[in-house]
Amino acid sequence: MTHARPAGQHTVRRHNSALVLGAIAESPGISRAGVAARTGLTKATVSSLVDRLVAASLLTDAGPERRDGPGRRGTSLSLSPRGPHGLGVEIAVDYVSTCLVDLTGAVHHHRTRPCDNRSQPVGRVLTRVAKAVDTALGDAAARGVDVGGVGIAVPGLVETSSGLLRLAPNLGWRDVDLPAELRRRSALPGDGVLVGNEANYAALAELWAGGHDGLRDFVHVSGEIGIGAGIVIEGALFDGTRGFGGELGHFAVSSRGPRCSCGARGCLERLAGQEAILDRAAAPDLDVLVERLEAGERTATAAVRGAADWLGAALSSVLNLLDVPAVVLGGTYARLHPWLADPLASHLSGRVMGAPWSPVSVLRSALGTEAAVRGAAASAVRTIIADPDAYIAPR
Amino acid sequence: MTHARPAGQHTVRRHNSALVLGAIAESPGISRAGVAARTGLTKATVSSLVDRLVAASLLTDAGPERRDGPGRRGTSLSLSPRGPHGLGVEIAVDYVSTCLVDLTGAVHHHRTRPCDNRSQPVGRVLTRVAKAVDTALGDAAARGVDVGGVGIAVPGLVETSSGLLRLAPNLGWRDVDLPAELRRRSALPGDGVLVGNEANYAALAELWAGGHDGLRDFVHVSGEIGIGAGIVIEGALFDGTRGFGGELGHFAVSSRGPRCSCGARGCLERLAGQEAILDRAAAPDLDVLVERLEAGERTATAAVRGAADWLGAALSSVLNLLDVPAVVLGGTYARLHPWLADPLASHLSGRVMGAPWSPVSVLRSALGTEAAVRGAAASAVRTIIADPDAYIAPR
DNA sequence: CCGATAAGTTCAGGCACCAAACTTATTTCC
DNA sequence: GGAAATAAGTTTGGTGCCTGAACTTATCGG
Repeated sequence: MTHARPAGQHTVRRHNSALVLGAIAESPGISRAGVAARTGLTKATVSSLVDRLVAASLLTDAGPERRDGPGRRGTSLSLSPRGPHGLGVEIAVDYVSTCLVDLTGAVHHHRTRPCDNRSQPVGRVLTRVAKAVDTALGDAAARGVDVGGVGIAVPGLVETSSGLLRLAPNLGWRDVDLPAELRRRSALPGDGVLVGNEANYAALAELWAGGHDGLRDFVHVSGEIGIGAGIVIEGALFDGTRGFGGELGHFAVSSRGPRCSCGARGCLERLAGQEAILDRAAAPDLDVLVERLEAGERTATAAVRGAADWLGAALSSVLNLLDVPAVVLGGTYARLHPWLADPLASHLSGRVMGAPWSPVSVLRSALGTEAAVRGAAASAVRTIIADPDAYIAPR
Repeated sequence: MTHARPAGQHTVRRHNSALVLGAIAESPGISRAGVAARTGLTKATVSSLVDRLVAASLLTDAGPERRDGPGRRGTSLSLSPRGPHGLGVEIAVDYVSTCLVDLTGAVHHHRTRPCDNRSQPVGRVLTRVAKAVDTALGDAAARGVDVGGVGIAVPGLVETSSGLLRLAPNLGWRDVDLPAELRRRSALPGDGVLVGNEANYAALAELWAGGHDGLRDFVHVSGEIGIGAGIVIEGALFDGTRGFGGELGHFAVSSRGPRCSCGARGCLERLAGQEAILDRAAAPDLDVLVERLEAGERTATAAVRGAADWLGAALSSVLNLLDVPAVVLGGTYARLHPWLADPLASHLSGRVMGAPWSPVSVLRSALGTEAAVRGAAASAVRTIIADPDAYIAPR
């Protein structure tokens, strides 16, 4: 009820266009008649809507359907791979990456440029990002496809209302208007540019491409330098009032413990973050740690088990609060999944109130470090699928 | 996109009816022209929709508007106090209460029946509840008003999808279908019966009647025997996937601490619940504790400050996760607000990442123990306001 | 008492959906 | 090989709801 808009016939068309496109996205190759049956619209209406979507090159009318039995064959409908693409951009601490995704979710042009963004002034980093954006846009142009939207993933707090990057502690940035800055330095479009937190985008990538068959409610935990959480509920990202949600790293999990950069003590990040685990296992890096875990070394397994306990304490609280039935481990934790999952799961099933009705599952992220860029690109594309008229109308 | 329905003209009318009714609910006494300006609909459309809503006795066409300057006066529109009412029922551990609320939110017939529901078999309690329901329905009938919806508040986990009360630990109940059981024993209507958690309903009551001027995002913490939280975001209740959300009592706030009934250690409930505070202050009950606090006694203030620290640890985590800018203290904590608020606020402002952009406020619940029933009744009424056509159409 | 201003109503027009009849394509069976 | 059966997709007429503009009603200022 924030400020709802009045509805008219155009609203109906808009809603139904999205409904039709969504049905086709969920079951590619479906016929007009199939869409009508699935959506509850009449065949006449579906035909009219599909024509519009085909004209806007969001759909393609591939050949006839294969089916047994009598009757005319329908024409298979699918999202058009020649329709608008989504561009994903990730500004991480030690790299900049871009990727281009079509409506079906297929990835073209994925490219990562390692570089140290921490030690550079903001302007210099933005110039580098702008160059990456222009390269990707050039690629799309060469391919002859339209870029219908852009998603930018950053490791920091992004205010949903303004799109401003409010704070990126690990980059040392504050109050940066990324779309404006990049428009000044590149051919970034003025419309359809999204900015979001990398952990949130990674969670969305997991939702759309993770292959955890139909899982629509989970908490995605990505442990890198910090610990971020992306909360997905009923297939939608939950990011709080201003978009600052999901800050799991500073969960107060103990009253003591080392002092954190945020000023407090007992933050999860300090107790179960990558650095803490490596320290306690006395391992120089993750690869060595994994080797030692595979060899079954005592100190290594104990360190991971300790982290599992702290993580379990934090996540049990999260699950009790949000009533979410699954945890997906990403980032560093994805690699540690074989050793983390069982102790974590047993910790959670003991402490989560809803567990008796549906046990908590602890899954492993299927995507690697690409998750965030891909989520950003896919978000841009999903925006079009969720409201095709917004894309069609201005043209 | 769970399974969206197709839209047609009726959808448009439905949406706009809600829009008009909502505008009038937000600013009672507004004229048709005013509604048109606020909603963006034309005067013609507003007139037509208002006529329908008046015919359904959801709106009243009170006398002319008062205003300076030239021009015809509009007719004041308000929610009709003779329209459908909402019935609230609360089944607590030591009482059953009912209340009747009209569309404007005014409370008629509030009644509380003390009784010990813990020591009685389910059937006996339900019979008592049924009697209370029938009395309230009789009251509504005597008044000549329609009961358009019923909300039932219970201290337990309610599954949103089925409406089943899955578990009420303090009542010792499990898997009870309250609407069905009560329909068997009373004149409870078959349609429009909601079941929900008392903490969630209390939070909603606070949202609608709490008078925290326009506050639409907060966590309502009600400390009684357990500790429950109601999360309100953008004016809507957030209760997780299955409706089990908001379980704050078993937040893992320490790795040690006394063993809890849930089997774990370090649950917030055991460390900062009413019982824990009284124990540490060596006070026999809440009244005595408050007296001692007012007298400034050391043990009493220390006990409350200790609870504030534990609460702060849990709530800072919640606020980081959900990005909500305010905490409302209800139940026991409302009485302790003068002593809890400051330490809690300073704790939170230190640990919440978003605090620099909008300081966290710690408010006191304006409603007493009535909050839950009133929230339940108001929910029933709000359901009608949010979708008047669903109420009008079947008639 | 008239002109200006604003609220509320009436009515033709358009748009999107629906139902039903119709056309087209394919299989099945004689 | 041809007719009946079945199913996909299109065409057409009808209905509901919103809009814009003209119109009626009510009130104030001079």
